[in-house]
Amino acid sequence: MRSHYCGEVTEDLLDEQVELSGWVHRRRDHGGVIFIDLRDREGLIQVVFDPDESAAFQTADTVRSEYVLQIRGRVRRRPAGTENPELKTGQVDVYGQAIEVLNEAKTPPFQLTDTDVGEDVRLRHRYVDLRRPVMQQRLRDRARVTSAMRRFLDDQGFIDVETPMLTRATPEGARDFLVPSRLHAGSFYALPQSPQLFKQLLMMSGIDRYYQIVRCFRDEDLRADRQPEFTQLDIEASFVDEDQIMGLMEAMIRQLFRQILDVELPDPFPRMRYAEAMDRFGIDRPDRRIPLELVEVADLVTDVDFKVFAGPANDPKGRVAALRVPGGGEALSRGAIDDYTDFVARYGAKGLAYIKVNDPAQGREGLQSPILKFLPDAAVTGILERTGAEAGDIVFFGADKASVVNDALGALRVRLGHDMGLVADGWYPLWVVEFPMFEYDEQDQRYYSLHHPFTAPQVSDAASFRNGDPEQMLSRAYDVVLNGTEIGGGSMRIHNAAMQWAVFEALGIDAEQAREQFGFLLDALEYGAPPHGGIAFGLDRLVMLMTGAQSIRDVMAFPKTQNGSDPLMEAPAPVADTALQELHIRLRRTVNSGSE
RNA sequence: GGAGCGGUAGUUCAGUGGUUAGAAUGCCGGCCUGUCACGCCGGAGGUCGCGGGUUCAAAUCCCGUCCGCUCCGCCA
Repeated sequence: MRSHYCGEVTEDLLDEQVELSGWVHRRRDHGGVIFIDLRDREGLIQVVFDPDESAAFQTADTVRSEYVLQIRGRVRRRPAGTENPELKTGQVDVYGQAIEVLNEAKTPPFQLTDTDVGEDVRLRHRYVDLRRPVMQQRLRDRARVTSAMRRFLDDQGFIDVETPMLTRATPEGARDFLVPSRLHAGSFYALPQSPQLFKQLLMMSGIDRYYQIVRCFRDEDLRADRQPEFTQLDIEASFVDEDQIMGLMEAMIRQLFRQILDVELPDPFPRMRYAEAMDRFGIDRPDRRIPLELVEVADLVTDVDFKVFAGPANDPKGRVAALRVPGGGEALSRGAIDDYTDFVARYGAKGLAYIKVNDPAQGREGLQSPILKFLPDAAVTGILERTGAEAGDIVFFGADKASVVNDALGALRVRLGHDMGLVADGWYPLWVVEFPMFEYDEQDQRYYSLHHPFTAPQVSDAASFRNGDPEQMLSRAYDVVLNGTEIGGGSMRIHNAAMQWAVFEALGIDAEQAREQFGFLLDALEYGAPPHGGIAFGLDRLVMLMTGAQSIRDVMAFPKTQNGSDPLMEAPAPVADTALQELHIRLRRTVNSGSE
């Protein structure tokens, strides 16, 4: 049926007979001669039909876009002057001698060469969308990435072990997807949010080095980089410490970039403490392509009459920070500043104070700002000195609870970086380390794990853990950040039952709950659990970055829309009453399915 | 749960109260022997997302609703 891929027909095959199969990419009918660009996954080749080959010519006259053809012909050098340097196969064409229509095709819902087709249309006809070379390339790059990962990990002695998809709901963390049990009336499986506990159990099972490229499920609202089902590269190892894991993992990422993109990443990856990341960038996944940084100025405004600044400056949970934007005083209009004010409001900021710096040498006269009149000279000069403001700059301020300032200015920093064209080219990987163990939830009046409840604290014995201040306690967790996207995260785990009990206690999980929900883990920890730790990478996000895609939907073959539905399969869908009965389920309300 | 943007021809879009709703591209027909975004001529193609309201008159204004995208919350 086929002797070569279309995209492989080059001068090497001159004068040879070839058989090709593929789709009609374009047809150009000149009356006396018909050109068909035949496309398969490897590329395009031009096939020429001439009236001398009467039967083939007549068939070629009837074919249309996306018809599936098999053709036979001879590879010829193109006449001088008609070569197409745009095509890999552009030095030759195929003189078509026979053509068979393997299948006709309706006119496609969109042109494959269009680049800005609506995503709903693309998803509904995904099988057409995926024929586009850019989508083919992304899927192939993804396959190369997973293949390279497997090669690396296999070489390092990691063992690929599958873990269950039907498992148990977990109380902490994301909302679970539930699967009703037919055999256990009223009970439910949950799809795994990640194989976290299974991989720890595998360490206790003596597997020593585990990995899995595994689907994970979280029933939360979607984003450009979040899907209800997504893929992790999940890894765990025993008898190692965090430096060994980080060292091995960054070696893997370096090899990946070398092999797939021919890019050399730094060795080692830089590391930054969580606290420093928050101070300087307002976020735990700083994008180091952007040179702007937050600067703390609370100590300069503790005594000013301006309550907007003085309040947070004197509040232990408050923060007053400045963000200097070089050239921003000249570049940003009043309207642009208003837009940024609206932008930071999304993160809870009540306003966006600023000082335009026209000429710092002139003191107050050289400045322009609605808040200038509230600030004494000492504060103003202190701010200008500390931020290093120069003529033409603008300095923005955030003053509020630290979390609001960090969210707002952290996001503004990224936004301004893009708007002002300050984003550097290239790849900036970064380890973020020394995360807090816990964060306090005001609403629930309790602590939650920043990572997860199995993360080891930096203190090594349960007694000193219990004596510690949960606010100050640090964990042995680490995240990998690439260009402002968290691509992976992990930690050393608790491998000692007493410590695990103590952490549950700190989280307000009482003994009965702990037994009921995590009894198996607590037991396993008492049967000889080795020290262990690991990491999980978000494969979709990593491939998105590596391929330059704007959303992880573009690196998944069949993604869901923002409301979690699949326009192609039309999932989710109602099921028959009999199916519900078998599952011991009655709907609370008759739901209008719209499918009747 | 909330905010913003969008929904008009197959597709991408224009059309801010008043003629028969347009353009590009695609599609169909005709012509064309070297094009490759082929060209030229002609043609077909519309539930202006859906429902209600205001008005002499609604794609256009108002209310509701559905769908898509981006973001906040959420996502250990």
